[in-house]
Amino acid sequence: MGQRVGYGRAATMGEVASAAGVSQSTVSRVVNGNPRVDPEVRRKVEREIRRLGYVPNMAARTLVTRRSDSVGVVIPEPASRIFGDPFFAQVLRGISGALNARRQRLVLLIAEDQEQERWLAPYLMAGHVDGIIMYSLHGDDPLPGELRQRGIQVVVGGLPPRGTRVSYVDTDNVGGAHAATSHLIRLGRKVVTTLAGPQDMIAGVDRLAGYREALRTAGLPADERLVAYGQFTRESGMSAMSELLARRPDLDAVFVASDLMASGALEVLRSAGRRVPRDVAVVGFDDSPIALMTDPPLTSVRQSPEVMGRELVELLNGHIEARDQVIRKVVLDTQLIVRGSCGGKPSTNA
Amino acid sequence: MGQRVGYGRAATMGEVASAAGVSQSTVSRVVNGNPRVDPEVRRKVEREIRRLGYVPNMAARTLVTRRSDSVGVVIPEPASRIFGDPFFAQVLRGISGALNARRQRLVLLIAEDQEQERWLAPYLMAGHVDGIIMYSLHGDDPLPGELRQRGIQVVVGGLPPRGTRVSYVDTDNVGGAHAATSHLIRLGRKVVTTLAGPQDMIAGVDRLAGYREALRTAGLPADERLVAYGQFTRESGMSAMSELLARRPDLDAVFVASDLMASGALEVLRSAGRRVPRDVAVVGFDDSPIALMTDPPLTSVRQSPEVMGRELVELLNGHIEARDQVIRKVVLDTQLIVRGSCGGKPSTNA
DNA sequence: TCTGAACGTGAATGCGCATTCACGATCGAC
DNA sequence: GTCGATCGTGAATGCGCATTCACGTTCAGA
Repeated sequence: MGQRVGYGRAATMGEVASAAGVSQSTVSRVVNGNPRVDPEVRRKVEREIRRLGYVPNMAARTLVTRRSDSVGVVIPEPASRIFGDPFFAQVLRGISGALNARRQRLVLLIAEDQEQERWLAPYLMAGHVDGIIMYSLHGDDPLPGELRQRGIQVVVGGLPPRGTRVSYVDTDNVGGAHAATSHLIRLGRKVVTTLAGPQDMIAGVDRLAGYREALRTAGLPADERLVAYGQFTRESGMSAMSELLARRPDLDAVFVASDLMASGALEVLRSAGRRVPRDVAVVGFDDSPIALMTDPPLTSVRQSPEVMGRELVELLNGHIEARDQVIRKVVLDTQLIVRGSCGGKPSTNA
Repeated sequence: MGQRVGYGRAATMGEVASAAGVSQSTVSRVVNGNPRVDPEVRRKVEREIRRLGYVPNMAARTLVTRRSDSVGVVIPEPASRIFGDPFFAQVLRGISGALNARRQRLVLLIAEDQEQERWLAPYLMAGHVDGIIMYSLHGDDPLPGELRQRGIQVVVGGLPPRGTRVSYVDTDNVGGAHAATSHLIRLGRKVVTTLAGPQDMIAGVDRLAGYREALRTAGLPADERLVAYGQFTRESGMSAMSELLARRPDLDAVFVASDLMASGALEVLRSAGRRVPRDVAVVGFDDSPIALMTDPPLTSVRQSPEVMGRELVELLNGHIEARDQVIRKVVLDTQLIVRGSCGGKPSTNA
């Protein structure tokens, strides 16, 4: 390494320039890859840059270019939910990887309550970020719409609230739920119930819709008494399962809208003396790591959270660079991973 | 809301100033809470700020103050590990909450491999962040030391490599492992084994040390054949458990250095026909959510990841503000949460 | 009444950088 | 040999802000 150690100020372009005997403009050209620089001069400048350990000051650059090269990831959610659920973490991983590859920074914004979320809008206006990614939206969150109004580029993971003109990447929740439910029906189950997710989240609504559609397709009645509701959490899965067992003791299958809820449901079934899959077949959703840890291993609908993360970044950058207003919708397919909990034949990549 | 909609530039101080009929300096004083401003003038300026939707431009502010009001969270790790493990996510949650409270931004930096990690140093020099928090360090990672050399404030979650002069917050891994192992011994187990973590991570080393210390305290021989090693993952827990069963078929207790490994171990034990806790008592470490999902529920050593996150932020800000070079070490206590897997009497807050 | 301290304010400066403009040098075409 | 075009370079400018300095006013003390 070079001379620069200790607590000195970082070198500036001007310092590099005088060290190399050129003007600051030329250093700027070298740094930014402008081709109109004599190769000899370029080498000299590059040597001094290395020697002085020069690194462009991002604040100064942002000030003049009006680009921050960073994107905000906004997670408007009581954090308990987020962090109990590996799915969200994996999406984040996908986002992080894609941003790294493009040398963009990831600013993580967790709004733990509504009040904090209101702070976000002005905050995001400050030029901190070139655009933002939101996911795990609840109900009719107005934030994406507002931000877009203000000219901030936004993309959303999961379906945005109705009427919000915004690009998004979503899992095919309806299709996945349909596949899971149909599978249970094909296995000969007669009373196919569901533990649905929260109905203020589109993922919850869509998975329930897919379940109902499958029943309808099979010519089965979609009795509302076959449905109990939870909040995607383990605890809510337990109480919903108890409720359902009390209401329909004759149930022999249950499609659960998340693996976390399913893990709770399995425990309740066990306590109630029902054997899985013999007495009750269970299918989850997410194919999260916990699907492998339950007993028996959980049949589940696999999403691709990393792919979702990558797609979100691509989508956002498309908007930032093109500055076009064309809304894009990306829907990611799902895959039913069959394991022990449904009594079917396990798929190969379980 | 006010006039400002659409895609216009954000308002600047100068615009607010002329709208309010004062100088830009005065607006700056109002924005930054300088008391030497006439209350009447202050009100007028504040009204214009609201009306125009003015938000200070952070790049400009950073350029002159040399403070970015953001901190980097560096996670040097193949992300698979991070995101399988709820512990890391919870620390992140603690960090996020503490930063939010102080109106600081969180820049998340996940270095997925060594090469990416090398990029970090120059990157962090660019003035992006006022300081950084690292955790989940492997082996003798030189990064914290290097950054500190360069005058970047760093704090570390978990013990830093030997010889690195850096403040840190750590869980009392030795004490926790000691308590877990002692508990097993007190329950009358005779062949108390351990599945240790990776020995290039201090958490792995310390938990093994605590285990050995407990054996020694109890006057039991610390036979190396009672130890198998894993990587804190579920899969490595499975193979380590198999190895141990083959080597010491007479084992009747196992202290596992992480819950994730323990969940794998439980499955292997079940397949091998050993009943838990009757034949083999199991204790994990972390008290992560999966401890509740195993069958039987896992006795585990509880850490306080959120508290660790908060402490990390406090520690870092202390350094940033005081600019002192005094190293601080914060050690967080653990708590043994007794559940079904060890055959002891469950604790109340299990 | 005079002095000087405290107060409220505005003009000017510079943080580090990208960019524009101007300028001399080199080159090809005629 | 001249003229316009192209190329490589440097000086100057401004991004939006905090801060310093200077200036006029007010007020208390003598």
